[in-house]
Amino acid sequence: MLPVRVRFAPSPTGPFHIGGARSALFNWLFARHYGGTFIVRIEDTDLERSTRESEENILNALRWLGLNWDEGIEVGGPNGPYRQTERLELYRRYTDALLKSGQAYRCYCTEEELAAEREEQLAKGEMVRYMGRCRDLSPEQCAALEAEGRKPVIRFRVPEDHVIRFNDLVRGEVSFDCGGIGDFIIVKSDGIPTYNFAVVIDDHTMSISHVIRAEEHLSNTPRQILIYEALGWQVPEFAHVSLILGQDRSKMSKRHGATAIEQYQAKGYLPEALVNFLALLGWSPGGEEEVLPLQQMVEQFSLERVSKSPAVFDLEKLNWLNGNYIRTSPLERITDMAIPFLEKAGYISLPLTEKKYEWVKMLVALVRDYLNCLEEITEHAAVFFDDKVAIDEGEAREILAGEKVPAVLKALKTKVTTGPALTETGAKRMLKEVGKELGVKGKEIFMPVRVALTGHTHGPDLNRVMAILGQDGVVRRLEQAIIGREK
RNA sequence: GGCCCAUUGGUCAAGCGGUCUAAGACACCGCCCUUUCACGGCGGUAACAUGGGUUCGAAUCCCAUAUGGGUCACCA
Repeated sequence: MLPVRVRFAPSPTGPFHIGGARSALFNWLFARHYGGTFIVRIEDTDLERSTRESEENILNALRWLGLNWDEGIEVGGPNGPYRQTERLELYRRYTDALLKSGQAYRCYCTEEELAAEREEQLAKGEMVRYMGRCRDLSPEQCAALEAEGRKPVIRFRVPEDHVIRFNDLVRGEVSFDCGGIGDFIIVKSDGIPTYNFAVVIDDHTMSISHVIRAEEHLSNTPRQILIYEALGWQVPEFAHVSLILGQDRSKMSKRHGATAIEQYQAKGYLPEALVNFLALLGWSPGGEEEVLPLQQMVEQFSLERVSKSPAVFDLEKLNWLNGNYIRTSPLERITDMAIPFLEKAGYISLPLTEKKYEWVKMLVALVRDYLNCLEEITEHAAVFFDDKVAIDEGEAREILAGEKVPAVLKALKTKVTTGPALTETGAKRMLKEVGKELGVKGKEIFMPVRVALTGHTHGPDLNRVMAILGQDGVVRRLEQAIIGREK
């Protein structure tokens, strides 16, 4: 078997999409599984829409996800440059060769003429394709057209009566009839090659062994194979991965919600959770365990286990996975990730003192069970940053209106005021003593205290809540509740 | 519309002719844990698109139909 060389070749025309990330991931997993090479190349032949900014975004997202590449843009390698607009000279060579051999020709049709042809075909229900008007122009005709000021495009002469077959590594045997493919453009009138042409030259000159990409490229494959054949090159293996769909089962796009990787990053999703989720979308591990560290995915990955049918993006499952990683990752890491969100909410200001950091860590440890993503920490932490407690409507107010409540709160306030700095065990002890002294049992003491301190009837462990609030915080909130009662 | 691809529970999916009275995960429901909630544990509801073949036997193979998707650019 040839050495495995795969590539991810995004066009830098917008934010880095979920679908692109999955393609990159599958290529990466494939390369790592077989000890091959993972290459990143930039396909920026669309001069209008390509920007360096989105190229940067994509590369950053790739790095954030942990998908490092061995060769390509920024890291270099023997087959560079890795940006298509920097390889124009190379494409020109092959264009000339095809022109010389008659496998390509110049076409002078205007966009208007092409559009008219297209509409006619569409109206007749035929396959839309170029009918070959300029196929057999003589040099004299070309010169005349050019004298008119028409700038030609270069089209590939598609052989008639030819069927392209290939064995797709995920879809199996696929075939296309060339009769349905018109002579397609390989070089635009501005001299820039089109995707279908450049991709073949790049993949070949970079010795790509397997082209793993999204299914939307399936119908481009016969065109590309035609070019490989015309140039006498060996055709690589293809693997077309099915698309990611939105809830309505159409190709996932912005209207389905967050589709850019950086949006998930900004909401506080962990890269490994996203990677794990993306891997599960269209691929299934052999065993029953679905929460998999990267290394295990590398070991288990194979194209044979990649699904042929499209997958609906399920945010609930991503949330579950991410929550899972939030709960099981080292506390310090989660704390560090949570800090920017707390800062942005105005709850803390940086830099943190050692003591304050430890305090934030306690807080994070307390609320992380509740989180789908780090962004949500602000809503769960809010109650610790404002001594003016807003009491929930309904049940919470009823609880606070209980007959024994003032006595309980006052007794606790006294205990906390006179006691040492609050700790989890200290709080627990005080609560117990208050209960004993007043002859009040369980719920009647815990619930009013919880409501007085947090405003809610539900929430994390009360002892730890008290420890985090600290002596002052607890006292202020108890006072406030007592005053509220007396009014 | 032409061409291409797909079709197992609400979602992701295992299954590659008998071991399928069809796994697992998310979601949902119930129970347990917890003087709350969440986490966690245990259990439950829920699926082979339809119709024809092939075969002793089909979720698995073939053909239609239906449904969904992709693609038909001087975009990639």
